[in-house]
Amino acid sequence: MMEIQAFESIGLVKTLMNDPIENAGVQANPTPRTATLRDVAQLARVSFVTVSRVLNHPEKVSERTAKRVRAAIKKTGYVPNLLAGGLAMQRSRLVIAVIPTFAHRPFIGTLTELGLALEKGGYQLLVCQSGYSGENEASLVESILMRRPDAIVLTTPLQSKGMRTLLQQRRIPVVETWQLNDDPVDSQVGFDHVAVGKAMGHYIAQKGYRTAGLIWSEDVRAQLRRKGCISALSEAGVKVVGTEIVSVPVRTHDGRLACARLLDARKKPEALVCSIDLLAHGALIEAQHRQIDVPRKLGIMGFGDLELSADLEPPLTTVRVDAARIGACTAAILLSGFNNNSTEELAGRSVDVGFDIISRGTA
Amino acid sequence: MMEIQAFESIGLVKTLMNDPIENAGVQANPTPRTATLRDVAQLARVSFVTVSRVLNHPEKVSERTAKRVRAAIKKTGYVPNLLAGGLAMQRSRLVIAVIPTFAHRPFIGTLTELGLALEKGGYQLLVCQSGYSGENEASLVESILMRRPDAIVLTTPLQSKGMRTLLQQRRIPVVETWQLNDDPVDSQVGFDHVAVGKAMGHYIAQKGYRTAGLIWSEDVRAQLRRKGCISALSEAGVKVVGTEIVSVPVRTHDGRLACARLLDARKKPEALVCSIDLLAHGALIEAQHRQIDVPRKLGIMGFGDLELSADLEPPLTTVRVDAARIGACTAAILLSGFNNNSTEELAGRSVDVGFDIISRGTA
DNA sequence: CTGTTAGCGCTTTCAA
DNA sequence: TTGAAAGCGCTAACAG
Repeated sequence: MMEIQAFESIGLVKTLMNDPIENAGVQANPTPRTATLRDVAQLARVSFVTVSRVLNHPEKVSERTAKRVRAAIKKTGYVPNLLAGGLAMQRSRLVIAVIPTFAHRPFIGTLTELGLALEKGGYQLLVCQSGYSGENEASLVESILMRRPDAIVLTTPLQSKGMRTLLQQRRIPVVETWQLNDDPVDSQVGFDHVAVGKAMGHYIAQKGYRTAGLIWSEDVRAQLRRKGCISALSEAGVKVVGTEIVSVPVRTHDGRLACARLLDARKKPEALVCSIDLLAHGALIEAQHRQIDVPRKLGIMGFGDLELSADLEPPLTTVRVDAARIGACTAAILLSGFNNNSTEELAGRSVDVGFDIISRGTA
Repeated sequence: MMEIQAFESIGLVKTLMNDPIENAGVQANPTPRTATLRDVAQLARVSFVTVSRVLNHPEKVSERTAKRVRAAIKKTGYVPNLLAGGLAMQRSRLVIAVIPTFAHRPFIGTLTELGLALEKGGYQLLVCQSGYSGENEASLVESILMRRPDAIVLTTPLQSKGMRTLLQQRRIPVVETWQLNDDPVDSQVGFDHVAVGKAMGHYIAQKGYRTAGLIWSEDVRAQLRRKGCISALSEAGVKVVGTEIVSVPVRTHDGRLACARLLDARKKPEALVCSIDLLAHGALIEAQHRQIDVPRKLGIMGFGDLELSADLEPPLTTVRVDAARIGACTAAILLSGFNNNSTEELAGRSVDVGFDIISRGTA
């Protein structure tokens, strides 16, 4: 008696717990466990390899059986298990991208396009946030590697040399984006930040401004642009009368404050060159608040061409980088590498997407 | 001679190709294949299960062996394979979130926080872009299910009833965010859009504006807010003199154009109520361009409280929704569900994060 | 405390 | 054209 009760209750629990054992015997009420290849096979009265073939090599299966199998797939609601498939194939169909945070706007366009293009190619994009500090890079890399991604996309360079060589040893395709480096891990898609800075300095000088103030974010790449900017400015005889450095992540508000400080200094700049549109927008707000005539009395220039920038009044003069194209190129490199499955050395391609000065109303 | 050459070249190719076979024999030059549990075990002179235990149940291993194993792990650079582990454990440690696109700003804060919190709990976030159309939802869901995520987070409701029940059958934890629904798939974290709309209408009326123009995006949730807004407005005797509907994805520019049309109409509104800050910002730009005194001659109100909104001049009156908190709550629900591994029915919790009217300079 | 055994669900040889 | 067998790398019982 006791025993029977015990059995019954175990049976009940088993059903609720969705125990696979339940399916071992022939049951009237099939346990709603997620279907596997074997479930489909049983229904279609073929071996489970055949089902696998229908999915992966349909040409190797007779149309008659294939039809039966497809019907069974539909009926069972079978969805392949990529964990199992990936383990067997040593291929996860997963690309992992690393960004500082989702809130960092410039990379969004790249992610959007990258995700879309990869999806089209049968791959999925997993995005990791690294934060700005880059401190425990080792554990970040480990958590990435655990998933055995088929490729890794970096939007910000890895700080540690050790991690870089680790990735190279593992022979994982890596694309570093948003910059062009002398010593890339593997491939890279980006542009020359120093050249951008030079072009900005040039533009300001050519517009006739004789002094400039710099509102700049402190990250490494921005410093590259600043270097270029300063060199072009001094070359053209434009004097840098003040520089405000803003720590990342920068906000519009920082630009406004920096602008105020620069305008309140003894030597007022005729133009404000900003490391990024967000800051330029803040500067514009402050200038307008002070009723300063932009661009006549004060020129303002940014970088990045936010969607917003063209809609400001006056519209912001800036530098455009095709973020979406960076994503598209990255996807193209990756996908071509995946298909051409020669296990040769990695491609190691380098693509310069360039940039454009967008001359608008503020400078 | 020929033969030897051939052998050498094959050997070289093999090394380059990283052929697993190479490791079968005892080789002086270990092929740099990514290390497995077995490689570590061999080096530490224990069985591979012991290595697994050191990683997952360190308390079940003597400190002496554990030390040896950890040294071997370091030496081999072993990184666990989650595809294999996940397959064995039936648990991927993966949460998949669906968003329309990365470019959709409001959700960014949610993703950021969700990603961070999940990471802390040992899970990773994979983000899928669904687009706005929601057409081939079935294939989207299938590609999600293939990865066997431990949970799914939706930022936009699934259109198809079939997909909703499919998820329920699979017993996958699902959290729908950014709204509160009568018939949720499982859990939900959001707020009441109609209530938001009512609060907006109320605010405008209470500020003394007697007529209003609406600039509104056409998506479903925005329509809920509009409904609430209109009802509150009419209840308070404020007349809606014009409505501009903008299709998603909306841009600042759309707000500007809509504002212009409303201001050029015969019956000019005293206040502009916008479905979202982006549009309100556009409206503000147009108003300022026309030298209209905001908020005296024209009130402007938005929704969403973009980071930018507080920095505008005058700062934008809007409604704040704590996007980060939505992410945090979602993570909390998920993680608690993962830990409490009773295979009971799903939690099905509902969290209202509320909202706040942020009264600033534009209305 | 440690090793042995049996899968997780799938793909790829190799035979029939 | 189809099936049987082996194994991808790992974890969870179960023995010793």
